[in-house]
Amino acid sequence: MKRKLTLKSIAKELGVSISTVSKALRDSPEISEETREKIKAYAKLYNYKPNNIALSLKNRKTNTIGVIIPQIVHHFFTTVIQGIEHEAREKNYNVIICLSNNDFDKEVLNMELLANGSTDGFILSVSKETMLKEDYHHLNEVIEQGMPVVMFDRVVDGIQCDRVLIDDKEGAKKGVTHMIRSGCRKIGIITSEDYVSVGRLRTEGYLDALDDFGIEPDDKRILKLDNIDDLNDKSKKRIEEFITKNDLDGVFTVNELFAVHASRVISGLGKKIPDDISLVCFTDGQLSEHAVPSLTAVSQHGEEMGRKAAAMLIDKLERPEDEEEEYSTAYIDTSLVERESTKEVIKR
Amino acid sequence: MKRKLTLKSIAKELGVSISTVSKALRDSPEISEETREKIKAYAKLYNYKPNNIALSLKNRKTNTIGVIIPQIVHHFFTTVIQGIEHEAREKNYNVIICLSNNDFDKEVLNMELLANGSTDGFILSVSKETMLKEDYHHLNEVIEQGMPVVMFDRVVDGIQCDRVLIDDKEGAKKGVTHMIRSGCRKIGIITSEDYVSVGRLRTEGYLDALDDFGIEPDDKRILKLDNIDDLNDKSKKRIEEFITKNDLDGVFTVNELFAVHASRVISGLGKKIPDDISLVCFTDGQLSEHAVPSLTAVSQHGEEMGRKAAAMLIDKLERPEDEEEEYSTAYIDTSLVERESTKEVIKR
DNA sequence: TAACTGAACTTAATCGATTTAGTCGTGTAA
DNA sequence: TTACACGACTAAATCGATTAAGTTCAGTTA
Repeated sequence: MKRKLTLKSIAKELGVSISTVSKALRDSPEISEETREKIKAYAKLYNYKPNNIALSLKNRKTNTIGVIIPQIVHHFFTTVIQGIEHEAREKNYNVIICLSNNDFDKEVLNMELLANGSTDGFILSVSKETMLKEDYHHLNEVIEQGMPVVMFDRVVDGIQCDRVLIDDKEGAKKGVTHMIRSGCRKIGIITSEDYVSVGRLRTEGYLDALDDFGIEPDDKRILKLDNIDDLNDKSKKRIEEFITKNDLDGVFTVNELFAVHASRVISGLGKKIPDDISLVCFTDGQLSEHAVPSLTAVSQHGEEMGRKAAAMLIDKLERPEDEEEEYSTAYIDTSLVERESTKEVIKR
Repeated sequence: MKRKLTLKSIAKELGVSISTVSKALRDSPEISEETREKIKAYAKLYNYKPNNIALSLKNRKTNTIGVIIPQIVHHFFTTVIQGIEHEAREKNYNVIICLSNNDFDKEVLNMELLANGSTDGFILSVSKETMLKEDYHHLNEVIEQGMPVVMFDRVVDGIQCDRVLIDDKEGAKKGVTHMIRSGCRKIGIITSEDYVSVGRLRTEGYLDALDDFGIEPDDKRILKLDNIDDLNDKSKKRIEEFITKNDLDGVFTVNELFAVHASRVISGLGKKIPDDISLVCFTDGQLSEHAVPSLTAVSQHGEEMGRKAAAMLIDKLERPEDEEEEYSTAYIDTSLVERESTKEVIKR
């Protein structure tokens, strides 16, 4: 087993002091040309790389971003991470990803862990449990210690940090408006309970779209499920009931899973998509693209969101200390990806 | 901004030496009961947490596992990560995830980066480019430095490390055998070129199953695409051609995407799944579960794979230095998840 | 020739923790 | 009274790097 080179071992080998080696490698003019060349040649030959841990300790800077997300088995988060990765890599930062599994305690634990020297700042999407508990002491703590935080997607108010949000309301409005323009009038929505911010906002967008066209909203056409992240049996049942008992010509859902199940139920009733019922969902992922029929979807541009979040964090990290703190919220635009589950817009 | 507590600041505040504080917090009998209590109370009150970076430097141990994967936007890798995370968390290790994006240079860069003190060992699935290049110097280098490596899923030979593999051959055989038992005789396979090990092995399993039942293999019924990770237009075309021009009563694919597209093509030809053509794919993910018809799939148990990989790595990390090095390969069993795309097995 | 300059190094402090090797005063035994 | 043991600490080395503050010696200048 070959032991890693250190400044010390190089110094010993070449008969100079540690600081001479350090300075030579950093091209200090204090060191003579001759010595510098000799040391650099040796370092190169044996592939010397400084120890990151020692550098972090010395510089009190890790050049690492901590990302905390509720779950990774979720296409949207995955694309966000990809965006964070790309931006970070370009700006010479590393990324550490931790999963909270939608568990409050784990979120706190992960943050504490990473906050003890492992990262310079955080990008996070709070877990469902945290939103329910409304306990944000862990966020406030790291912020007080001077670590900047950027929240994305699932954000909460009253925290001193930057935010990156999907324009959920506008996105939902786009999707529903498209259905209305293509002739739908009796549109239902499958959404989540209001405490999940994205669910609430998308519901608002839905209502906005109806309002724009003078369509009266109807509570019976709004289904609020309590789990937005997966599709359990209870949710399946409620979707079946919702679609079977309502007289609808369009359904908007806040995620792909709800849409895929709705699609199945609709087909099972012998109805045609989009001729009898149109279907639009939020989140453009694998399922929307490959389902049969493929689903018209509101694309969230997760990658862009990740890039933006990382850019905002790095910006804060590299801002001179004396500069005034200012927090902003960035919105990432959505776009509608038209596929087989909706009809053409009626032109006048 | 509240500055983080350090041993030094506590020592100063309480008028004792740094080492007294350290010892008191670690319950050393060298320190009097009285002093110990006082220090611990203070530390607790102000929520002292030791700095991980300093600990890592001192202990030459980071308690962190580096995970390098080709891409994260892939359900299988995602489940593996989840498994790694769970196992690591239980054994008090952290996980750093880096993406290689199937790019050789990035894989090398990431490894070098993490190897410089950030992690104690690696879990990785090599990128496609690395397999093509057959250049494994970066792996050998970290191994020589004494960092254990565990490879999973996409492994290469001739490296001193543990491996965790899906039993790809057996899995494919299971899937194809199921089709044969349900009455199929003219079974095609959509797979990858042989340099991707998983593609090659799954093709072997397919051939094995045919052989078991005395069915003559036919090269025309084997389609080898060059990209196994996504479904591009060229692949789509070739799948369409393959299914249209062949007379098949069953199709086995090495991933979900190929299957979903095959399903679409089959339906487009007016044929019924599974009555006219059965469909089975490798990898049990979101698409198999939610497609219409839902797909019978060979489940890879990614989470279990991740757990096993992490367990093997941690085992190596915690093994006493003098113990002899031994490398082993673990196989994770697959299981067949029967859904709507296959017929019942014919009982005799 | 004494004082000064500057090139080329080395020493030592520092980051935050752990740990081995002292130190110091008190109490006990010879 | 002296030596020794022991309890309760402190000092200092260490991990691997950086860097401000010396040091050393040859060469220049008044």
